[in-house]
Amino acid sequence: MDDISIRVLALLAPEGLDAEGQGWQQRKSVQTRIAILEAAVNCLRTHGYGRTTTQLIAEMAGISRGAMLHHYATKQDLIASVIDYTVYKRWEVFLDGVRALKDPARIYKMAGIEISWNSLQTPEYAAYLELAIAARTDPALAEIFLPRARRLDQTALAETIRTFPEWTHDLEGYALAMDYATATLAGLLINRDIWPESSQQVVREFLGKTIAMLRRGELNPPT
Amino acid sequence: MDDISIRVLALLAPEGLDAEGQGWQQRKSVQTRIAILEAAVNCLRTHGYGRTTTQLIAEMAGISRGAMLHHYATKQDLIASVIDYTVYKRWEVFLDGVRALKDPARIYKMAGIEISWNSLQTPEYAAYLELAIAARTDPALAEIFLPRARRLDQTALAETIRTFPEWTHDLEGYALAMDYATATLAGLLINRDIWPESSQQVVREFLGKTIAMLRRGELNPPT
DNA sequence: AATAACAAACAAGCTTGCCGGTTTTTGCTG
DNA sequence: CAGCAAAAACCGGCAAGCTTGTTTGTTATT
Repeated sequence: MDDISIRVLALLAPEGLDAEGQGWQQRKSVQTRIAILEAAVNCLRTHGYGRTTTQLIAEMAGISRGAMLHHYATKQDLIASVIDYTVYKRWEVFLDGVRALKDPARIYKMAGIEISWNSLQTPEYAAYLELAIAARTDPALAEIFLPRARRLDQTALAETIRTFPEWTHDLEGYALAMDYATATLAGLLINRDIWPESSQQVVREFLGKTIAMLRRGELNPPT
Repeated sequence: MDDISIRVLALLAPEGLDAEGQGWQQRKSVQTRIAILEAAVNCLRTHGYGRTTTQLIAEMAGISRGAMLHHYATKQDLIASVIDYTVYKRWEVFLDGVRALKDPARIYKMAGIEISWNSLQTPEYAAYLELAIAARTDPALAEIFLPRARRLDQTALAETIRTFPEWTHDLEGYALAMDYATATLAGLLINRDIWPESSQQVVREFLGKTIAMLRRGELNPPT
């Protein structure tokens, strides 16, 4: 992995999940926590936030509920960790996708959109989306979600731009492209079961064209 | 209201909510049902689907829970009516907005997007969005939501195009423009608390330019 | 008198947080 | 290096609070 990707991921990395040079018990603990987080992610994406219970997470993680509450004393503690974990995973997938494209002209054509689309189709982003949506109407969740989400969003934006040399000197344009693509793709994710797949594909292709034109500066028509 | 709007709304109109030429008891019943539906909408948009309880709806409607269950025997019955009601209200706002623009050149500039944006900012659409999202992970809700949503979405698309003469002979283009705008704006609605308002506005303006270019056929660049 | 609208109370099922108890690992000490 | 106490990981059960659907009862309309 290149230096930039490492730095970005280091800034986004969740705490308490690195077991380097620790004893066996510590490693076991980290292993269990990751199992819990994975279970929470799967629970969120398949059952939604409202139906995600501590009982279900514990079952999917393969441990007792009492054991889980030892690692995460309250549901809020667990959710807070899930937020960091999902954001980290999303950008890991994104940077992996970018890195896989050696061609400097990678952002032309649909490349950028496909990578974004892939990073938004992960189980982790599905879980993040459930939390983001639930936070809009759940004050208790919003209290722990919004500060983290805003900070992580800003960090990811400021750092991932480094992997796109062609955007480096146009932060505003990059932010617009990112927000625009993320918003449209998130909208597609919400309507995935309502709209025909063919329609969704057309929207994605059109979005790709739009972003490509935006990058080439061809989209400032007469207002 | 013009003939086209009337016809579209007639196709989308919910059942059991017209008290024309009925007795007093019937009118009272419809009045109460509407109060319940409004309460459900407010409950959904402020507390989300997961925390929307029959108790809370009844309180917000100003009646007892027992009285509410007389009109809607089960929660599913109520939600089914809420779906029809919210879709109807959304397109009513949309068509009102279109009708208010006498200028034939109304779809130029930002007009179309602003109307869509307004129709998506209503409390009713917020409630609809909550249901759409919850249906993705709640099989019981999906069973009553998806068939209705798909049918209503198709109906609305096929009918609202009549109000845009310039689109009449390009259903595919109109469908793309609608889906594209709806997806992007829905994505904005989800991230409204995470992204700065300024960023959201930039995205909306850019979306307006994109749709306008799409309509003028200026957006088929080299792939 | 029959029906509709409305109200209140009840039982069953979940979910959360907390508590006591058990097993395994760690680290200190003689 | 053997032994032992402390700590960590883990398990099962409990009470309190909600939510849903049902049931029984009261008032008003047809």
